[in-house]
Amino acid sequence: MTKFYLTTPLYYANSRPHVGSAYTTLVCDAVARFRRMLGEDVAFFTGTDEHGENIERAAAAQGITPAELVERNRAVFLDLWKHLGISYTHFTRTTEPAHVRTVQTLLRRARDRGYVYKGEYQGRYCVFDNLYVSDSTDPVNCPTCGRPAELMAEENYFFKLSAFEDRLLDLYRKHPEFVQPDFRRNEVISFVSTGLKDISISRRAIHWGVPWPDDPEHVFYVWYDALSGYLTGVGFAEGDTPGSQFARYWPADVHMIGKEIIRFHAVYWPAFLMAAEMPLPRTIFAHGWLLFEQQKMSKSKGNVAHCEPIVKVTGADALRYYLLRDVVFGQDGNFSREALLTRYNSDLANDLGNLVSRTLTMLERYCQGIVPDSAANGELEAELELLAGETVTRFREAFGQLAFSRALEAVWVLVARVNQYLVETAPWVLAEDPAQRDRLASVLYAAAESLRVLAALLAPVLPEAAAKIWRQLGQEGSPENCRIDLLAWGGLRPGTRVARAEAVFPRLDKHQAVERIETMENEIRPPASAPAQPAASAGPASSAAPAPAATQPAAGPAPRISIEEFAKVDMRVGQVKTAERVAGTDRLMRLVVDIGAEERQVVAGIAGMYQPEQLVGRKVVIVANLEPRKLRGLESNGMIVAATRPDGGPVLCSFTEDVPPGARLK
RNA sequence: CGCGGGGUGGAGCAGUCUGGUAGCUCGUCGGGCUCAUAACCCGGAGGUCGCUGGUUCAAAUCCAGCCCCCGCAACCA
Repeated sequence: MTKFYLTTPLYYANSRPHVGSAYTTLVCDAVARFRRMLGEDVAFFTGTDEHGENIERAAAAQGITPAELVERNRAVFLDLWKHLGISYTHFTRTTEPAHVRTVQTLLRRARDRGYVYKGEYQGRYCVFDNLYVSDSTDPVNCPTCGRPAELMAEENYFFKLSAFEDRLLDLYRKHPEFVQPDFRRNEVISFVSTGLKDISISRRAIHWGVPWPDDPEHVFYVWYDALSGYLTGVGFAEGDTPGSQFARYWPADVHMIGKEIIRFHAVYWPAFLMAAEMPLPRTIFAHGWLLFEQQKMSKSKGNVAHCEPIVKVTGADALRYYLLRDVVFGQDGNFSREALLTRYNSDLANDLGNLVSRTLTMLERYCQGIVPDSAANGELEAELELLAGETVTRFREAFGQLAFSRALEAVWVLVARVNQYLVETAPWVLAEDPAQRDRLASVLYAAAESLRVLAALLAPVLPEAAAKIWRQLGQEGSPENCRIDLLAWGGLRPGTRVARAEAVFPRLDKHQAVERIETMENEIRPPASAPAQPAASAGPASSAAPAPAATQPAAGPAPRISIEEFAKVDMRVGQVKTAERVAGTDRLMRLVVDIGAEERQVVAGIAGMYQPEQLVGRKVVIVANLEPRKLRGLESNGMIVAATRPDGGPVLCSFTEDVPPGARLK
């Protein structure tokens, strides 16, 4: 029996999953069901990434332990997967003992072969939030509090990524299927070709992580830890011995991910495995993002869609169908509730559901609910049978290539053909003529048999509905027990008792349904104390639309400071004398500000919000004693005080009463 | 010249690798049917395939240049 090992990323357990995070999982579930229906032995892996400073901090903010936080969030994921009918077979948490053993074993193997060394790490670190902000030494702001992050250095363990440049390029060339779609492969190749630097894979300031073997002061840093989960899932820690589960399933056949984490999967991961002399996964498939009304879905924009409200209104099948049918897999796709409801009504209710309904009603009315013999088959029936066979082939091929929308399109050609066939043969007319009994029987048999084929084909995408149709056709077991590759016309036995028609997809009022979904959506309040993860330390949580790294509102109050400390900040009222955009930038504005004693040049990132002419003459607040800093070659001598809106846009601080330039704020 | 994606009837997309009548869904207009979830079936209107130039008997498709949109990156002191 062929095996098939399929994975979702390990989702970062620091917040609630939205439609984007569920997308990867839904896709994988459809693939897993499909492969099972080809008779393959499928290992379908998912899990949660539960380590790291974000979790440590989120837990501290909520006054609970990281373990408690992670337990709570994991439950949310498990609950959602249950609602969505995700048929995973393996679930791994990075905090489980077996995973700790996996990571340490993998590291030892790489270390024994000389690919790990101790070195000095330099990066940017926010001392207020205890947060590693950037691996680069270039100045940046803390994504959480907005303060400038400090340059820091510490002793870390490094992985010799640079040693794998040639081997990786070789891999991409010899196995073009390793990174898909192909345009992503080109991206990866061009990245690797520009040269690889060694990467730091341990941290000292983090405690919530897998301990470093023989050096408990360190824990593993995100990617080495998280990616290893793919090994843990199929029992690497239990030993890679002949006959073990690990030997059976590894290497993975497909790692399904979102495009934002391709570098880690297509570059780091194979290098980690090469270093440990482990077999490599066959394919990394990076899908696109779901855009919400043309915009990236993100928490800070407040345009996040969750699955639960949709599932309540339309059912999980409809969401699965919509995402697989409407989005060209691999590309970015649009997500909209209107489009979802349109698909639901036209494809599922009108075309498919109604077809089931009319067929069953006629069987009931004209054949006493018994599947008749097809004694008087003609040309139309032969044509239908032929099309059904072609549809199975087309579906199988397209789905196998992960071209879900094409696969479903092919199925709906058959759905439409059967609807058309019923109009052409008009069984309701045949029923009035006793001489046409045989003809009528053939027509209804053909229609019912088509439904059986359809139910089997659609089972990977619409598991609930397919099962319902299956039962209504009087079939035993589940359509998922069928073999898609062996699916043949004629499997429906005459004499089978069918059930009364019962709407599989009841038609919904579009506007009402959308409204209900939106109302429920608004009731979902993400826990305020769980800040979105900054990109710098994003776990392999494939969210179809990750939260932006910068421009987050402050997660909570900053630590207290004394009045003396505050007194060090010299804030002055300033009046804008001139303002102009900095050429070649989106947000930078060069301002000359009168602060009483002098005029200062200040460069501020406010051009996204304000026009230069809105600013001239305006009173603003300036932090006057900040160290100068060059931005785009222009020296900025002070900072303009502004509030940050939830969408990241700056709003300038101003006064209601008049006040002269130079006045000090305290 | 930072990286990537995209520009195709009103909307959303396929087709581009492997040139050869521009296709699908929704919407819209007209007709049919009454078995069915006011559904289903048939027909129509609507596109110089972002622009310019080139290759070719033939270009949405190949080549060159340009314009515009969207992410990422950089710039938010």
